[in-house]
Amino acid sequence: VKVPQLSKATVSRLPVYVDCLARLAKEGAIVVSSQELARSAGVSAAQLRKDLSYLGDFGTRGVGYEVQSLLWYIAGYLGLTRQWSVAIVGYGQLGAALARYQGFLEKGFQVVAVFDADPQKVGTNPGGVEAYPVQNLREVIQEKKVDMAIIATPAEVAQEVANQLVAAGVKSILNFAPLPLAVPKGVVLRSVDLATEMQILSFYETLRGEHQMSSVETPNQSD
Amino acid sequence: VKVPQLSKATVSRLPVYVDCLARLAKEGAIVVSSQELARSAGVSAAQLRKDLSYLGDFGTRGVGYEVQSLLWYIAGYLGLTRQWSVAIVGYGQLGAALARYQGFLEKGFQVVAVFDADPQKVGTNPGGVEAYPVQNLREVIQEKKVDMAIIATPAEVAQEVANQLVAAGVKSILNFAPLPLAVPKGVVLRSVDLATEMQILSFYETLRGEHQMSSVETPNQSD
DNA sequence: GAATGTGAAAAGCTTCACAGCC
DNA sequence: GGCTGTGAAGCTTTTCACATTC
Repeated sequence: VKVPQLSKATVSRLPVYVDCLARLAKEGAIVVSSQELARSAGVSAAQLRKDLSYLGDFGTRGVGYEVQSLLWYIAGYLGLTRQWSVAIVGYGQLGAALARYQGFLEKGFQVVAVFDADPQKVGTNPGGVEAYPVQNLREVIQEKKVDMAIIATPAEVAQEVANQLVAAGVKSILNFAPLPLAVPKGVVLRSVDLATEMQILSFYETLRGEHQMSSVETPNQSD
Repeated sequence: VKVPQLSKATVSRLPVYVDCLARLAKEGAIVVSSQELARSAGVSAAQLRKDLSYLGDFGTRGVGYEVQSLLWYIAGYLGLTRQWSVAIVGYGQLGAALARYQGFLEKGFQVVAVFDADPQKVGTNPGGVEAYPVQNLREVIQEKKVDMAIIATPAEVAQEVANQLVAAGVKSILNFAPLPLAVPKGVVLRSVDLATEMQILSFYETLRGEHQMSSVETPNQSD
């Protein structure tokens, strides 16, 4: 495998392409044009071709891309051909919903442990996953060979949890707590702040109300 | 109010600043430097100053920014001084968790209706919100004056739900269904794909395993 | 003819570095 | 002395347009 130095922007789109290709494959498509795949992924055809070109030459001019082989190549490239073990810290509403989320398992992410500070929630087994006291975080994570962690705790304790995860050797973290977290270099952190998303919508909605639409293109995503 | 044509990137950071300022205010801070505020928001000081400069001149050279007034200004600018009415479509695990999420209410987003296709889930009142059959979507949305909607349905029906929301007059949508949705111009759509986030982590984790770290900076967010 | 792959141009965004002000 | 506000520089990302291949 080459080392094609992908941009962050490209990396963030590859999973979308994989999903779209998987849907196309399920519908029985054999080949797909950049035009068509791009449309289903919500990007421009040029964007898609450029992204794919960083990975290699997959298409056939005049024809398009072979769905199955492109799917497998990108999936392999993203590391989706193996199973990943995931731990969730914080077993509240959100943590519980994430623990049972089918979408994770379908894509190869298995939730192998859930942690909570509340002794009441420990051991209970509603979705088939065992819940542990957060005091045992390090040992359970190492014992279960956890690859990635999800933080779904209240904001107040999220940074401390992140520190402990890093200390336990976790290098990939997805954060749902509504505040920016700091992690050492080498640890990859991604954050999803639900209220922030709503507040961004609020901004554009407010703009609309003030009839200043002429001066602002309402965007479709892209931070 | 001016019409300062904010970039998408800036808009996506303003809610973070608001949160950080709110925390600082609660801790009793009167003024804050760009240095300090930037650190707590996880951006560079230059970035922060540039972002704020688009909104006006708020700082005092040699001193910093007055916490309260900056907080109010940005919050007002984002439309966070009013209450917004939100509907959630899809009352499964995730929809239920979102319906009860305290973070929304604290930031002024009140969930006034939940919809589901399953008659079993209709009418039940576990979190204080009434659940309606999705057939009544349009009338309930108009009656309750819903400003924004959240899609938390399975992927298969998400596009159809989006279409109905748009038809009912909703112009701001947050999508959790794991596929790209299309909406007409003028409607603002933001999407959070949980599995995609994990797959991006998977990529960087895989890279790490292949010892190609030298060639790739592990990023901290930013798509 | 049809669709990819890709340099080059354009747009968007972040960082720099320093003048200006308290 | 300290910190903001901001042009200019630098970097990233997207779009364009077309040569190339089937």
